[in-house]
Amino acid sequence: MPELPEVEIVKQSLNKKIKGKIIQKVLVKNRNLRFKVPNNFENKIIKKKIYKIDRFSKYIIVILEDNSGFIIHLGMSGTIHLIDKAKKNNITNSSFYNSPLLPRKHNHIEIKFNKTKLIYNDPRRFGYLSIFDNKKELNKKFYSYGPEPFSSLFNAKYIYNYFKNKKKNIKNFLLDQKFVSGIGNIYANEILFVSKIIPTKKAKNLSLNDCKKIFYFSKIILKKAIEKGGSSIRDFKNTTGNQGSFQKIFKVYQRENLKCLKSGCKGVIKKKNISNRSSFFCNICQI
DNA sequence: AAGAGGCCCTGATAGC
DNA sequence: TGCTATCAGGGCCTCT
Repeated sequence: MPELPEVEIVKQSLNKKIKGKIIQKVLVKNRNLRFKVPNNFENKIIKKKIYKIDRFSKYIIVILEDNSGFIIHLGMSGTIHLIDKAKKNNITNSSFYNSPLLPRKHNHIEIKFNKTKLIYNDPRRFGYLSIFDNKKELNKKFYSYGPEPFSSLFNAKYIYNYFKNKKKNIKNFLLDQKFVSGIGNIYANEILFVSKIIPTKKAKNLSLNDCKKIFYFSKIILKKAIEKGGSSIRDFKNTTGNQGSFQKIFKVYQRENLKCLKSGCKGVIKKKNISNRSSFFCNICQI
């Protein structure tokens, strides 16, 4: 599921629901994720109070009151579910991948608060959890990551300079977290469409004006996606609660063979595999 | 050093 | 109904 906008929505929802609460019980049902859940995870966080939930890139950062905490990456299929016991198992959906009905399989972690239970579910186990002891350790974790699109460091000059002599195509760079943090396959496609740049264009061949468009539209697209509550694809007929709606305004993603939505353009959306990821683009107006 | 490709995993869906 | 193949929103690791 999760690119920056979806993770941001989960973060906001967690801040509303569990900020200030004390962790009463921790149950790890299955430690096997991309990396093993650390053995001391339970002991590290038990009885501590949630100070706040932050986000960097596609990572959820749970900060406890002593500045220790843990990081959750949702991978491709990770979801977080909150159950409010006071409302008799009424489930708040903090996910976009599943229906709000609580999944039975692949519940890896349960964290219990006084009246609320948090469940981390991840069928494909591409997500993971790691712990940190203090701010310094946390910062170290993200040291090698590129700036987020919203950061002032991410500007046309940065992009243009970065791309000098780079032979890789622009699509791969948008997915490269060392270049820019938080963009995934859906939004890379959408950003390139509105920027009118074809995904296969070599980075070094981008003009300064191209770079300005990348800079500008990355912010626009991600901001809009956050406003829409993220994108919910696959199995969203049964969902309620925090359902995203950006998928309703996809211009290219999953629109293979459909008409280009740029007014006046007679193009058709094509699908092409680039580095094992699906790319969607208009065959006429993206050059 | 940069870039290409394999791989980690389960589940949904399409086609036979 | 049941097989097989293909494809998923990510990113780490290895090889050239």
